[in-house]
Amino acid sequence: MDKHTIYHIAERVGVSPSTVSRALSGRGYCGPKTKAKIVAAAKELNYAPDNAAKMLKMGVTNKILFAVPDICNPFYFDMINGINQVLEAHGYLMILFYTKHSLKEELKAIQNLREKVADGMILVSFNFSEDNIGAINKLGAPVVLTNNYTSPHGRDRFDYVYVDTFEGIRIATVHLIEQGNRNIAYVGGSLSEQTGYQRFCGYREAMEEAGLAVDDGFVAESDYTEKGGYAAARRWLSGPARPEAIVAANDLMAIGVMQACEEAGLRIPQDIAVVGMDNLDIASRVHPKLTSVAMQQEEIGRQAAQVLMARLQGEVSGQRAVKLIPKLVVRDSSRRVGGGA
Amino acid sequence: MDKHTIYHIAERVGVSPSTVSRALSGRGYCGPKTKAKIVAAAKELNYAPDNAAKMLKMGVTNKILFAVPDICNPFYFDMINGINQVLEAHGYLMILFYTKHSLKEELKAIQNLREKVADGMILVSFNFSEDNIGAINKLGAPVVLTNNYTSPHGRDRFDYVYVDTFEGIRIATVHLIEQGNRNIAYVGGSLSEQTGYQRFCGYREAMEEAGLAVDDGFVAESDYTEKGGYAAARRWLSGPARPEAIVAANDLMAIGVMQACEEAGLRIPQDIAVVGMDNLDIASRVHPKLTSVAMQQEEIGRQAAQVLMARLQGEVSGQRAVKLIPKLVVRDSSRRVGGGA
DNA sequence: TAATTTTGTGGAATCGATTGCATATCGCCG
DNA sequence: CGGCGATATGCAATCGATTCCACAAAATTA
Repeated sequence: MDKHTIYHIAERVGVSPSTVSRALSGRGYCGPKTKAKIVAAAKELNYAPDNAAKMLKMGVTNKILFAVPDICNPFYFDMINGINQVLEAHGYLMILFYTKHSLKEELKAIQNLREKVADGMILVSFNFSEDNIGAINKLGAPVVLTNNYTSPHGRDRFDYVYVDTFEGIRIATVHLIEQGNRNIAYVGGSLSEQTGYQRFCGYREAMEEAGLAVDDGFVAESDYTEKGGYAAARRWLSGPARPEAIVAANDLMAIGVMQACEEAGLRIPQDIAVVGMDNLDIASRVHPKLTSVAMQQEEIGRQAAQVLMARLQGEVSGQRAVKLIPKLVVRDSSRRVGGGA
Repeated sequence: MDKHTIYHIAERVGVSPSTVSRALSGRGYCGPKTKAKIVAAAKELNYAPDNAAKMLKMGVTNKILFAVPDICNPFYFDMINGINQVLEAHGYLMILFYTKHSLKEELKAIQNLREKVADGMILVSFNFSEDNIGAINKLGAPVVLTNNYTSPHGRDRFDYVYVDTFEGIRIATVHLIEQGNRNIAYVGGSLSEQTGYQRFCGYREAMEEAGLAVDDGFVAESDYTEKGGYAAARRWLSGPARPEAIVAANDLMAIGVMQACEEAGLRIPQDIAVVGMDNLDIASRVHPKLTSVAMQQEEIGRQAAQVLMARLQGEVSGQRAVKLIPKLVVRDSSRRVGGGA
């Protein structure tokens, strides 16, 4: 309603705009009585400093961009939460940017940084190429990835905070093996995406270490959705030999897998065991409760934000990489009942 | 890396900054050959316009604030999605602001608008008072509420898009009554909050219309969390007379209620029926599947954003109120099995 | 060819807050 | 009572893009 500037206040109090600025921003000298009058006038006029002007002059936005592939995935909400905790403590705002798993959208996010819409970015991406990595490296603003990535040439200008997904899938698979399963299928994301490939490798490593063969027919490239998991499992269950257990690279797919099993009349875990990854809320709510791997999403968010804040305050020099260890949460979907002994 | 302005481009091409601005922004005259040279130079210098400068001069941020009480609640994911669809089409960015159900935080969000951090706001709030409503009404920027609220004095300066929660709880209760239940308990939010009260009224209306008494002992004020629902149900189930059915004002509480029932050894819906509201993903995943009321979250988000965009383009004059009708989704938790006839 | 329009470009002010430098006022000491 | 340092304040430039106005050059018409 009232659009007042420091000039209006200055005029009203009878001082110069510079003095008003010093009084209100707290920077620089200002006599106590003058300051009191200025503060009073500001309150009276209902003054609010113009963000754009401040940004322009100071060269800082106090905002960060959080670029995420998929808003619908509950996985990211814990991350948002973690990020937000840190940002709040530092007086930063979060701009939420939805990249839809598309490189083009990621480049748009980067472009926003170039235009100084935000001071830095936390990026969740699944596919790295010279296109996005190159653009990030050319950026003046700091970027934190939530993946483990080192470009071929090294010398990257971003930090990363990530959970070891390789390890996550590995321990999930080892768990199934320890439960006595041998024919274990794996449904993951695209193998041509880095993270998709890493997860698969976790599965393969666990299998090979146990001396089990990886059957190509039991490896599905899917899309991290419930539907995708469902489709993959259906194919296996209707085939000649069905697996004893299925590792899904995330919980949503695991739930799809469980549904397919149920429809096929298979009991979990008696007839077939299932594990997922991410440990979403729903993992403990589905029936039977789903064994999953906790990815510490909130912690990732927190640490990523912390690294970013440190970087913005110039406290970091080299590249910083933080690796978090995932934790297996065993529930009903994978426990061999009455077995062993 | 490269911090170039229109002045650098101007110098390089040998024209004035004004011409560069015209060429790149597309506004105003600019000769085709000059324009080509300018565009080429801009590309060469890797030029990106400074957002802050643009904001300052144009008086527009191309951002909107989405203030939400609770990031963890899956309910809002879909709203974010809906909002985002519209914003994207209009070239706007979303700043996500987490109010933690606190008035103080809401006022902070409003303060951000006063400082022109964003052009407008979509606000999800549970409690309205002169403090927040007054501040909103004093605002120059448009605000859309996702609740039905009219202040006592009328003449409000905001729009609202909402789902009729009264109606939602009413049809849920009517459904339980139609299934033959008479002793129906209700667990909702605080009755001193507007939306909490409205929901309760929906329950009361349905009961009274059916000639059923509302027993104060069967009405619980809780907090929309799973824990809260659990606690309320436990009290009832351990009491002398237990209800035949329970209406929960949202799905999270309903899930808590179901858990309490299960622990008490009651079968759902044979021994006790449960309905929730919001129709979250998990409603169809819990066991038994939860009857719920679909609140069209995504549609709320979309419409709210649309109203806001229209308002920002000056296309709206009076106050605009959009009311969406909720829909009952009947699942296993409330179906009387083998009854009636 | 002179007169008149059209088209293209430069000059300079502007948005609102910040800040280095210069200046003014005061207190205090010798 | 002159002068020195400390404290307070004003001046004016600055951040980078936009845009009104004026003017010049080119195209049109008489």
